[in-house]
Amino acid sequence: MRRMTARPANAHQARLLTLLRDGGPNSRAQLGDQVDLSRSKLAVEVDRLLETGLVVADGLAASRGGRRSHNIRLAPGLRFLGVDIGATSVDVAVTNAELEILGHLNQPMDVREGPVAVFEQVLSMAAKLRASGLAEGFDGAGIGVPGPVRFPEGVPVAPPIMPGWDGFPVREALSQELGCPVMVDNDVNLMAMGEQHAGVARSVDDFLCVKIGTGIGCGIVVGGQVHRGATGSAGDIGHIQAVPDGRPCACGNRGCLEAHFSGAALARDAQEAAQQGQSEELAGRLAAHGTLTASDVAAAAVAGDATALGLIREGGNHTGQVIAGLVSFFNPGLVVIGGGVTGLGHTLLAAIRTQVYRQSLPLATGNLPIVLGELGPSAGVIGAARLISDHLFSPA
Amino acid sequence: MRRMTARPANAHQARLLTLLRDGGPNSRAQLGDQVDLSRSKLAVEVDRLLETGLVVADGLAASRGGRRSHNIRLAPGLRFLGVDIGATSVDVAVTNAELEILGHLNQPMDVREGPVAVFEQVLSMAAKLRASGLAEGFDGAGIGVPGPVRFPEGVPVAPPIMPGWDGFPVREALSQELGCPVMVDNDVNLMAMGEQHAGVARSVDDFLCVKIGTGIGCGIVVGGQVHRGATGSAGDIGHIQAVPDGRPCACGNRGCLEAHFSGAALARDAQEAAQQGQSEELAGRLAAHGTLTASDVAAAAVAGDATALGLIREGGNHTGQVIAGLVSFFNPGLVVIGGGVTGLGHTLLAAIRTQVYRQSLPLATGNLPIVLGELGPSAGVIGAARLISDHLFSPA
DNA sequence: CGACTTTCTCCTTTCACAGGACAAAGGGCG
DNA sequence: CGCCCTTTGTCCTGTGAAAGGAGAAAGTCG
Repeated sequence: MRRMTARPANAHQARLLTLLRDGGPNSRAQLGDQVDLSRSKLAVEVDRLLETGLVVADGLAASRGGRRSHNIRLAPGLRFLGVDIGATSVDVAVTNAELEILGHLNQPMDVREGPVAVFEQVLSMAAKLRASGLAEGFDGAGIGVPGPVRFPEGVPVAPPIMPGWDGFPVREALSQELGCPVMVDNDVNLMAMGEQHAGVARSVDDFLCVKIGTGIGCGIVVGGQVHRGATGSAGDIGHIQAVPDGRPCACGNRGCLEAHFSGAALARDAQEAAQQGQSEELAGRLAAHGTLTASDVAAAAVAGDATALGLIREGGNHTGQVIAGLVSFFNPGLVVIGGGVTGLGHTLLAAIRTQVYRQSLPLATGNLPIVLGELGPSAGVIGAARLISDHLFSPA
Repeated sequence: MRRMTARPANAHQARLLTLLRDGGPNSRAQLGDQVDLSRSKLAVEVDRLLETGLVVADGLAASRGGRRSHNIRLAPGLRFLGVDIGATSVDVAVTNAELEILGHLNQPMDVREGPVAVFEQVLSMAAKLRASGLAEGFDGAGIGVPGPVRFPEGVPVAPPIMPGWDGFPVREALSQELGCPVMVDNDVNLMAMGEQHAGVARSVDDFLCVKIGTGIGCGIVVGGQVHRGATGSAGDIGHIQAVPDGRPCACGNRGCLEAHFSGAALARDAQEAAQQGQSEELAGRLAAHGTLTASDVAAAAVAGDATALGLIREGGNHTGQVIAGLVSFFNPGLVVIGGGVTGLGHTLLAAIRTQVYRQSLPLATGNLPIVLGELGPSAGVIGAARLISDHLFSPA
């Protein structure tokens, strides 16, 4: 079955599709209010979109005191696939054209097993979603990987935690398998786009989105657009020095932020503390699970464990210190904290806030909200769907 | 005398003006090659520009084997004023429409004397330039101030080193005095624009421009545009922590980069070293001048003084460490080092490069030039002229 | 049932633009 | 010197984009 064969023919059509995506069904009159075109021209463009099948007119809206309007909406059968590959798990979701999640799967996975194995898993998850009746096929897919990406080609480059992925043609391969257009980006950038589209960063044009998972990264949005940098490695803040002559890091340096705080570092520190008898709470969890993760630390912190709280606070201090520097440099309008460790919640947030508000200048922090992301694990897949829809809803 | 009464009426005219500004005189045919318009449409727009007087046709070019072409150029009488207010001196220059400097004055000044006194000085310098026959009047002026600016209004906000300037309507006041449009920006941003227009950053779209003068700042260019941040304080890297629990800074924190390295810090450190008898070279200069400046340290370094070299190297290390973090975060395609301390030259540059190449990941540094600015004190005034010409050469 | 609103369609006019024909102005060559 | 070629610039016409008004369609309210 061939799907979404058409693309918007001009900027007006692209704008209309975007409005319908972000604002849901609209009458022609409502669209006209937002688009600065005459009614006649608007009608022409809407008609052309109707002809292509990208949008449909279904039903009449209730009258608002005059003639009833036709509901114009994006084709209800459009389906996007959002894939968010993390270091230790993968999220796959199906959305409609409005980027609402219709179905979402999460499975553990090890990205180090390489692209072939991971692809197999992703494809089987996508097949499962399709089999459940949520989609007959996909009109496009967005995929995020935990490393730098040469964006135009959709190819990972020199990814530190993904041996075997370097140069693998993710975009081309996935496009072949799924039979639809695919866009690839860094997972952190997708999280930022997700929070921008449907989360705390709605209508914010300049913000930072710090993702603390197995590693640490930062999505940078400038003027509403993701900044990817000269080689696609922008936002790679995990290897900024947080502690002079600090702990050795896998990258060869010492004192990198990631060596002192991240999901992996936190688990390791907690395990050490448990083994050294510093915390009964953590020791109990270690005995129960055999190994500790960031979630165990989060649970221990909720239970009031002082050691867990101390680890979180210390990590937050280091993170906050780095973020303080970024805030001085970039002067964002908002800082979003997200990723796997959002479970650490307000202990972490408080530590970060303290450092940033203390170290950055008042002009930069005066009106600066520092908040947790509100989409959780959905941010990445929504961002992925957003990525491909931005691509498909732009003039061919 | 009324000047430059017209503005481009549409985007085509704006594009043409910009091409003529950056590429010098051109024939209609040459313009057509760069502008993706039909010859007929191009001729219409050029004719309209000729009518407004913004451009003139003077003389015929030599034949290239066919009919001779008319030289189209920007009106030769157009004059822009570029003003660069530093902490301790002020630069004022006149440029033609192609942003070539026709005359340039530099005078010592203390920005802390407040806007009224500084304005008086700037206006008298502008008058002197005008009196020398370089300009009959100004069609626009750009001005840079050493602190954050609310860009749309052209008003400094909370400038740390400029007491008395907070909220002073620089744009409006100067526009009134000069009788022409004025744009205001941070001095560091103007330096970045200058190097982008006529210096080392030509044709680079994403780069950082670190200005080390009395203080330290960083111009951020994203996609060819200066990034000013949510409150106009983007690039304010002088108060990023470079040394944990380091020296106290005027901002109230400890270990700020600016407290450890900047023109002011360097002079202070050199003076201390001289007084403690660590360097005969510096002590001699101190005795001769009564006080030391960064230039003295530069001269001592050139003379081979180990203490001076050590100070520069140490400062470069701190600066390089901060820049390394910014490089990881922002992934620029180029880093430009400029400002008053460029006299420190390659000793400084080497220290910075060492830190950046050592601390940032290979993907970000692999293809990253770190170079000195090539315009020196002209960068700021050229950037100022560029700022106002960008404004005037955009559709009204 | 008539007055008024809101939504949508159709028609005419205006404008932007491309592209070809053509004029102007030169060079090179026999 | 005449002829043909190239380059540059101008003019004209056709086409499509777009605005804006008239009016039809479909409703509400008194």
